[in-house]
Amino acid sequence: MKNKISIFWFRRDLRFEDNTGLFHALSSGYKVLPIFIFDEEILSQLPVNDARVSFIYDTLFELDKRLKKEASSLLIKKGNVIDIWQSLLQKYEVASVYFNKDYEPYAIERDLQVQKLLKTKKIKSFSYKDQVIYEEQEIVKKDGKPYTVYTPYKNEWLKRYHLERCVEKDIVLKDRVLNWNSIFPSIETIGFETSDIKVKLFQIDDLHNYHNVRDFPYIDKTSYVSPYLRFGLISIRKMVIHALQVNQTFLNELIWREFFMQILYNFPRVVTENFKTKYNAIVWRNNQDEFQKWCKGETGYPIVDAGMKELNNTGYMHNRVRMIVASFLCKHLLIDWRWGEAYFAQKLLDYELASNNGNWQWAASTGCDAVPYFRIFNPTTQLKRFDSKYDYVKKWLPNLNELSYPKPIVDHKFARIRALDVFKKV
DNA sequence: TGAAATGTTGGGGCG
DNA sequence: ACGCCCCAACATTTC
Repeated sequence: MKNKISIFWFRRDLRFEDNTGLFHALSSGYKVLPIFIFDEEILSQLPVNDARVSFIYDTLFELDKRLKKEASSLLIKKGNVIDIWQSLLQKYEVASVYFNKDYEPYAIERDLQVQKLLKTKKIKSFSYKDQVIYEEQEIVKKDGKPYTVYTPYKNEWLKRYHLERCVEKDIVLKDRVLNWNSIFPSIETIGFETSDIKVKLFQIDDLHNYHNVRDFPYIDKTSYVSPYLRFGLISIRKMVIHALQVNQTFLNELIWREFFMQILYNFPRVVTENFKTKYNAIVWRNNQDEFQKWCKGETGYPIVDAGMKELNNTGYMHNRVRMIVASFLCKHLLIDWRWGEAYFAQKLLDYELASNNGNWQWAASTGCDAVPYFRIFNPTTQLKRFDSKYDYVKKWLPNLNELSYPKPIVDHKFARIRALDVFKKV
């Protein structure tokens, strides 16, 4: 007779501290088997040296190390998620399954399939809100519909938060994880190799001046917290408590994250479509050659080129520069925001569907609460204003001082008028 | 979480 | 002293 266990399924919540689903699993009364599944569907779309897979791998290794102190370990699988669950249920006598919710359309569908399978085997499954403070339709307008404008959403979010306060949950592993041992797989067995591009350590102890420094890419005061939030190494509840104490502007950025998550949840069509359907009529130029130049950072506009070089070399790009390169692609080159979104999705260490999509549609003026179409960034003015001493651009463009720096691939004044024309027409 | 075009004002040079 | 022009600085409107 096998002993009954509970399973906790780690996904994008790679931590022991303040983890809602894990907390409940450990309170289930059964020993808990912690698992992680490398989803073949997702992995198959990534290059073998993907930096995020490396980051996840390293993080799992650390989690496993911690579990080994409790005479336990992390079960790691790779393959089709449903197949893996089927084999798990054959091997173990499972009482209940716990995991934290994911709001992306693909994940919602995948999790539904898993829950269906568990139900046919009469196994209870429990899913929890963990990656946001307010999920799905917790924050809606008086008429019950989701907010599509940021500021009123933020006001309601803050009102709710101050009323409710979100508590953290203390995790106790001892004697509650399954007593077993496994060998941690090498990254090669997962089909990957270690990436040269690394996630930087986050810096959140010095954010009191965030609102004054955040717009200047040469000032290295970025929190670098986004990849940690993306994969759940840090709990959002902890981050919000910290932000409340330290800096309102930083908190606003965390609320933007939740704003776009609820937009994605309530309007999943934004994944492939303009939020504002009237812009479906836009005829993007979609010039392949110009797109390649943008990707490589060869547009002839230093601030655009430096941003793309930073992205290509490090997997990061400063937020101010993200807005500039996005505006340039959509407005100056008139290339479909989906092309830019897909490129960022490949390269960004903090890539997250909801935020990436929301911010690209913002820049392209096709999104909810987007920048008005006639607000077109001037890459020269932006450089003067936010990197007047050329510290940032010089870091990424060593040839900048030479007279041979390439000429802009498109004249600003010309491109601006062309974009206004195209957008005005629809 | 713009930028350019257009309008207004006021000081200084100068006949 | 006065009107006129120029233009910078600022404000408003427009895209």
